[in-house]
Amino acid sequence: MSEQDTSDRDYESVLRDAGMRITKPRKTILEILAEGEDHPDALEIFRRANARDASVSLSTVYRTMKALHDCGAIHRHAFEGGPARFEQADAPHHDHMIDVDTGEIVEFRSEKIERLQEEIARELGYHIVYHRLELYGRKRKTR
Amino acid sequence: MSEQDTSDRDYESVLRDAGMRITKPRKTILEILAEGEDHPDALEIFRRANARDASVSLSTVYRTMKALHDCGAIHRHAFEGGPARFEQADAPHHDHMIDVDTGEIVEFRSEKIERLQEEIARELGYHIVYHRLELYGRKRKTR
DNA sequence: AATGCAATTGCAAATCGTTTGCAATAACTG
DNA sequence: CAGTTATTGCAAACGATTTGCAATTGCATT
Repeated sequence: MSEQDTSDRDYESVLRDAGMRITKPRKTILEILAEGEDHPDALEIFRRANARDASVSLSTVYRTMKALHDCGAIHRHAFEGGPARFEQADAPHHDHMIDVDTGEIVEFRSEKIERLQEEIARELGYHIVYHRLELYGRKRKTR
Repeated sequence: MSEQDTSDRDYESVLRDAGMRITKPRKTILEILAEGEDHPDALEIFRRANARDASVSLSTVYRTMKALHDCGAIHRHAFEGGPARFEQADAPHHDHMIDVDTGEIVEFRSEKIERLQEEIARELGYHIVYHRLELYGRKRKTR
């Protein structure tokens, strides 16, 4: 059997633990997710999944994403304008820089910013449940 | 005449400078915006405007918001889930903390974070066009 | 103040991304 | 292998926003 040992087995257990069935469409979608290094939107996931199993529908993609999100297995990002994009939740936390010209997404992480956010929230009398930090920028020509 | 000297006159000049006509519906909408201390969405602006001039339509609210946004006179924020919310652009830059329970919005500003963002963008080879920093939190009970 | 014309309007219909009702189908249980 | 129950695809519904269009209005000109 040519099974890759990516984390799609993990996804299956996540779903199973949540009392959900491992169906053929779900298997396909989970495969795609486990492989994906990028931030595909629902339609893109649908296209990729559909290429392997023509019976997968867009609704099922949405439903599966919702299930995985509820389980905390994936993150959903709604960047400016476009549709929601997804990524695996197992990677360490990071924020995003979006190229306004190309739509390209670069991940980054700043301990300092994380700490400052906590600090600000505390001063305002809140504790952070989650946050959203997106830098929309343009590649600098100027050296 | 009981005219308040808020910034709705400014809005009018902004539009006029952009070569747009000052119509009755626009006047009403601008009034609302100039008064508003909060972050109303299009529907809310429509409701308030409609209360003063029953002929104002939702489409016109959207169109006017778009015009003002294009002129840079207002900011448009699409917070998690809900519809876009607007606020005057004349206030100094700030970010938002959203109460996940009440939807309440608190503004804050951190020079440090602003600087760090610039720094990060530079390291990634970008310059920031704009950013989005939203903290979603809950009021802390624990003293 | 009356005229003309382009900008603006309200309305309804269209759009986009996403969700949902439903009857048919497929997973897991025993 | 059968029975229950979750899951499916489809199409229709959804909420926020945009748009085409014919009627109206602002405003520069007379």
